[in-house]
Amino acid sequence: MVIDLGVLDNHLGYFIRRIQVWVFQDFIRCLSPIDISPAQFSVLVIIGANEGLSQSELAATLGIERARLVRMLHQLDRRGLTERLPSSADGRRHALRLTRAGQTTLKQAKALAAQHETNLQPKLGADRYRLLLDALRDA
Amino acid sequence: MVIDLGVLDNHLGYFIRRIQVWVFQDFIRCLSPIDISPAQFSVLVIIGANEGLSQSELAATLGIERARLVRMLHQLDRRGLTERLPSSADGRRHALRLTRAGQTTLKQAKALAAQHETNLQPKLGADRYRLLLDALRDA
DNA sequence: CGAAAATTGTTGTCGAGGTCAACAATGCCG
DNA sequence: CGGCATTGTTGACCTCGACAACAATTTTCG
Repeated sequence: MVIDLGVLDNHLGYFIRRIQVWVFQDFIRCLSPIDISPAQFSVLVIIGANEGLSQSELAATLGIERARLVRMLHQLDRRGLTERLPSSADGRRHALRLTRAGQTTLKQAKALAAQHETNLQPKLGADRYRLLLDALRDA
Repeated sequence: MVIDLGVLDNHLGYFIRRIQVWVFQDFIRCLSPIDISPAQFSVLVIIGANEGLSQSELAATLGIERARLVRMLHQLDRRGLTERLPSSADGRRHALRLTRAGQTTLKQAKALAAQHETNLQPKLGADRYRLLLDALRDA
C-alpha cells in the first residue's frame, strides 16, 4: 500500500508540521516525570533567565497571546512554581519570578529537556540535527 | 527591552514551533480566498493523488486520528468537495474520491499554495529554504 | 492641568485539533 | 461456526489560538 504524497512533497509546511509533532511528543514523554509541557517549559525558562519581566514582554517573546499566558501563569502559580509581584514603577505590570520550588523544577526540567535534545540527534542524524538548528535559529 | 532566550536557544523544538506557526499563518492567509485550511489541503491533495483509498489509509498517511478525519470529511462532503463510495471488495471501507467541484477547488488550492510556497523563499532566504526542505523531506 | 489614547492584566467565548473509549458492521481465520 | 481484527463512526474531554470586552493604570497631548 504505497501512497503518493502528491504536491505535499514540495511543501515545507507539511514536513515542518510532521517533525514538530514528532519532536514535541518526544519532549512530552521525556518531561512526563515532572509533568511540564513544552509551553510551560518555555515560560519557566524565560522567566528564569529574565527575572522581573512583565507578562506582556513574556507573551511577546514567546509569540503567544497575553490572554493565553494569563491562564498558563495561573496554573504555574497554583503549582507554586511562579509568582507575580507588583511592579514598583508601573502599577499595571506584574514582575514575574520563579519561586524556590520553581527554580528546582526548572533545573530538573532543563536536565530532562537536555536528555530529549540528545535523543533527537541520532534520530535525525547528528549532521542534519545541527544543520536544522543553525538554519532555524537564524531564520 | 532585550530578553534572553536562555536554554531555549539550544532547543530545536522551540525554533521548529516558531517557524511552523509562521508558515501556517502565511498558508492560511494565501488560501483564505477559498477557505481551505492546511489540514483540509493535505486531505484533498492525498485523495486527489490516490483516488479510491480508504479513510484508514488516509489517516495513517497524514498521521491524524481516524476519528478526526471522519469529521473533516464530513465537512468536505457537506461542501460538495469529496464523496465516499462503497468499496466493492470490502464492505467496511469507503473509497474516497474528489467530486468535480473538489477537483476544481483542489486545482485552485494548489495554485494558491504554490504562491505561498514561493513567498517563503525570500523570507527564509532561497538557499535556506531549499536546505530545510531537503533536510526535512529525508528526515 | 485634564481629557483622550494607549498599555496591562484579566475574563469570556468561539473554533480547530488531538486523544481516548466505546460501538456496529464487516471481514478474516482457526 | 465462533472468536478476533479492521473500519468507520460518535461522544466526551482537553489544549490551544483568536477575538472581544473590560477595569485599572499610565502616557500623551491639547
